[in-house]
Amino acid sequence: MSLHIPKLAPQDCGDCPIRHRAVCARCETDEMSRLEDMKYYRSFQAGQTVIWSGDRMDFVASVVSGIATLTHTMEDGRQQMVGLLLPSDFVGRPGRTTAPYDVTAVTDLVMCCFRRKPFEDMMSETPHIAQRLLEMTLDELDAAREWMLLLGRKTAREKIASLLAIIARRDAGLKLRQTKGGLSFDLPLTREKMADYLGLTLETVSRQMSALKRDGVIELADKRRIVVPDFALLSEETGDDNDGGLAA
Amino acid sequence: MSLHIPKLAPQDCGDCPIRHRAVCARCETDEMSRLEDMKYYRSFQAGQTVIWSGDRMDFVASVVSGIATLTHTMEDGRQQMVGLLLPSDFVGRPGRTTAPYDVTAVTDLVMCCFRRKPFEDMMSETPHIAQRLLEMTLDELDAAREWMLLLGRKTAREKIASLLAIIARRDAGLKLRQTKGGLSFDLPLTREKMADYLGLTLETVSRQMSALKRDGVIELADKRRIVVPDFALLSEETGDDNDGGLAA
DNA sequence: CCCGAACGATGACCCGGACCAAGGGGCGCA
DNA sequence: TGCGCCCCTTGGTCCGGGTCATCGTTCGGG
Repeated sequence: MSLHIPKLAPQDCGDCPIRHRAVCARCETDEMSRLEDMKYYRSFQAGQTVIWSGDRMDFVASVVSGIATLTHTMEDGRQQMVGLLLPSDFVGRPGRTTAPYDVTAVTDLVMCCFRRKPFEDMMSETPHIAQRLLEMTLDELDAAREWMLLLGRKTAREKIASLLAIIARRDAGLKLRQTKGGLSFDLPLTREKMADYLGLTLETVSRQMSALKRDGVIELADKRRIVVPDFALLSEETGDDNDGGLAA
Repeated sequence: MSLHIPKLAPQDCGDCPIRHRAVCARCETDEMSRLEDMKYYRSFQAGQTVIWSGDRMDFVASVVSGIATLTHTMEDGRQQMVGLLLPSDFVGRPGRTTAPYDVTAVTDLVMCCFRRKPFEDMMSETPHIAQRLLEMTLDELDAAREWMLLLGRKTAREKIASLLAIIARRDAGLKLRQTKGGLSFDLPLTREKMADYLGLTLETVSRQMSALKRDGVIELADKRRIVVPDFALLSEETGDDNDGGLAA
């Protein structure tokens, strides 16, 4: 696995890689300096737990770099991932003191944290944070609903294809490399995490990955490195109607 | 099915049954009168489609009375319900012009609609609507995530028990009747809608309902009228850890 | 250099729930 | 009064994916 060493946290919001996508995106300079005063950074290693479900949580945070997951665990051990947190995504809920899910770092992770109280005060005094947070929450709700369709109605093969398409589409334009007509990317999740995400077992994930490879939909360079020779082909396997416009 | 005749729409927000739970909950009197000027009511009969996925949507709305569903439909006909709209719930998204899901009236339905443009203008000018909408959206996101656990990891029996518990809990304190130690309520959904909700087929729903009845967890008075002799018993069947506090 | 842990692939078996099909009760309507 | 439609139930069969088990590979540490 390609571990990123957690970079030194930026001190200046002006240099922050998520400055215009995170919860602070709409803030003016005076608001930014107020945020800057209350923020602090925390780093986590891949695999580390950020918060346990039920724990007291007296901060909210943005993911600066790395990937984290929100997971719901049942008494008997069954797990379902209910959220995938990427850079700029927000963790925590104003007004809530207890974490409802486990938050786990999948890769090395840097978070920009704000103590809850001052953050809430600021939210009620200036509109820009609440506005941006509303937008982001509505986006997450849309994603959650898309995911519900996947969990409730898609076959194992469609689920895998959908996940690969989502990651490929997200990576497009960023770290994604055009490999002579096709495209390739690193899978940030283990087979087990993929299973948690998709409501499957890791054996089924493994089998379906093999099947997609056998059928020429994907190629596996390195277990974690996926090559998609023809994105349209992958899109057809997702079961979605849209042909998954990768276009800008 | 107990059809409610759609009541005459209230004209005065002061008398509105959802006044302090809907998106307008926090508005002051001056804001209310501004909303009152832009609002209009629409009624739908049970079974009627409110909006088709992909349609242009130039209003947002609150459910005043009745129940509606948000449904995602795949090309090949597979359906997954992704939201259940109860009185005070909000439909539509500021800034979005196209409906992403089918909205269908399950019972007779009254909605309080606002034309999108003036509503958006008001949202950016006064904070109370956005604040309340953020709260409501965060609640819906929580519900969606709970639902993801249900869809991804619960058995058919647990799914049914969970749905019944949710409805019972919601009805508690309202129309719910304490029937000598137990409690009873009307099921607002057909077996088919329940299946859509739970990611099952209607046959499986029917069978599991029969099984729960056979095992004494529920009693069926009228196909749609559920009697729960012991709520704790039902809660145990949901697979959730919390014992489903029905208490206030 | 070897050992153990983490991750992944694959095979064998079984079961929960989908699929297909038939039948029954309630209700509106001619 | 009888017909047809809607909603629901129940039976039978089959298969997708869960469960259990084995084995291979890679990697880090003593």
